[in-house]
Amino acid sequence: MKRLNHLQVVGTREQAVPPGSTQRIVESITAAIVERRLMPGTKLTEQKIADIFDVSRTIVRQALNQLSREHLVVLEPARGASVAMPSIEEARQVFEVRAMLESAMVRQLCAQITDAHIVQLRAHLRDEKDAIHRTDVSGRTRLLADFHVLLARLLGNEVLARLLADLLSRSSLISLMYQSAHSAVHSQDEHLHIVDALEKRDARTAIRLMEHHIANVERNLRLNPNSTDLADALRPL
Amino acid sequence: MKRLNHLQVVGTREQAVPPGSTQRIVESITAAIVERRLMPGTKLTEQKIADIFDVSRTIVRQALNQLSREHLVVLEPARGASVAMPSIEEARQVFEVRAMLESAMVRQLCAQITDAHIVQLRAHLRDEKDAIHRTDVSGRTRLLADFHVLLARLLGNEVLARLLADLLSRSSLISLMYQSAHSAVHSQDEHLHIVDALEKRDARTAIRLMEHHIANVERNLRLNPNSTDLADALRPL
DNA sequence: CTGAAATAAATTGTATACACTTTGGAAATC
DNA sequence: GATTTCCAAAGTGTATACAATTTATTTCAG
Repeated sequence: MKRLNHLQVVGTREQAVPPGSTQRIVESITAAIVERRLMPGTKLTEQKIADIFDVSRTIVRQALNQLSREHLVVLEPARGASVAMPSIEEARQVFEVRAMLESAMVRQLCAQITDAHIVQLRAHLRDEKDAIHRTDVSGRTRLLADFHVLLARLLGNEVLARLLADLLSRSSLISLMYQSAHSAVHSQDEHLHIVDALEKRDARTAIRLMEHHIANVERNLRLNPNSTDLADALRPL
Repeated sequence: MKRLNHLQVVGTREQAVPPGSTQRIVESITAAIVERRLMPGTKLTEQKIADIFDVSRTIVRQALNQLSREHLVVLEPARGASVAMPSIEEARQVFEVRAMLESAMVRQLCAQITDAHIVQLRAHLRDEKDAIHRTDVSGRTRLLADFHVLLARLLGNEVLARLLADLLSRSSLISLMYQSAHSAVHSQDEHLHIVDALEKRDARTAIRLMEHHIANVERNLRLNPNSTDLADALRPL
């Protein structure tokens, strides 16, 4: 597994987590997956990861357990961990749940959003645009996902925010697995229109735009079961 | 912590999980919490649990980690685990998310529910009624929660079902923590009316009933911040 | 040369050992 | 007598050891 060496590059984005070595590994691997340095299906051997981060397998196992509960890696009994390969059906279900949650979220938000919130959203849109212009791929991916989490935070619902964050990291994995053709520019533009609708407190439009946005992301996945699966299955040979 | 001894009674409901000793412990503790044998705030000492289940602390730690991700126990660094004490604010957020998810779920379901599904739901309602009549408290609690998960399953969305299952075990903890006054009979009756609306494919009514049902459960919590918190805080002294 | 069987290497699952932190209480001080 | 300091018991966090399983390699029969 030569590909695992990419993990060595991982420790770039440092966090304020001095004692939590487990959390550090979770975040490193998460970043590596979302930023496409670890491809779906890659085997994650405990000892190799332990060597890279200079900790014991105990810590690595904790991290892999947590990642499996976030559905980013799969744990097969006695066979170890590997980067998850979400099925097409699972992708469908994730986007369906997102549509349910996020349309309800936007509806609610129209009723209680403040001008200060709008300012926050505008600032976020600016960050997204900057990242896209700088062709900062990893930052771009993160910011486009954070937009949705930010909406949940503005509702003052941390439970919802956590839930959405999970669904969004799964969405990221799905997008890279099925090589989404949905451009970042397009997504960013859709975010902009959603904020416009929120600013006008136009619930009906905001909901429609959000549902279309999520449907667009899903529709642009290259999930042709015949060609894609076959190609993927043959490539390793 | 004499109360921990109640765990010895736990291993009643056996599952088909021969090699998964971790899962066995998770389910035992979950059942103990939901069935009110372990009260919120109870300290869960690793070694004591390990002795009870005759495994090493390694296994217990895995189980406690999983439970903390399900928000049934809280893990304080270097201080160990204890049964979670969800705050009133957290309760509000959980019910808000449930309302979002479940109203969308019921709407969708009206469009695609089959007669076979209705039969399944009627059978479940019968089970609920039976458990209530037999005053089977633990079975009753489980069945009333499973009703909501069953709806998700009928939608064919396992992702949604898992998410809801999590929210429902948190709801159970919240209900027992704030001593819900919402009777099981009342809940069961509301379930019945929801199924009636689903059978008629009356989306508007089904959604309204579901939202009322969830709101009722929340409204009937005894969450008077002054009296309840004080009483709880004083009882151990 | 192909394919099955046996063997060796690598990897995972669980238990145990040990260092460090917290907790409860005794001894000492004010 | 109340408060602080110190010490011992208990408990958690991480590393390591070892058994059990899987995976890779070699050997041998056909």
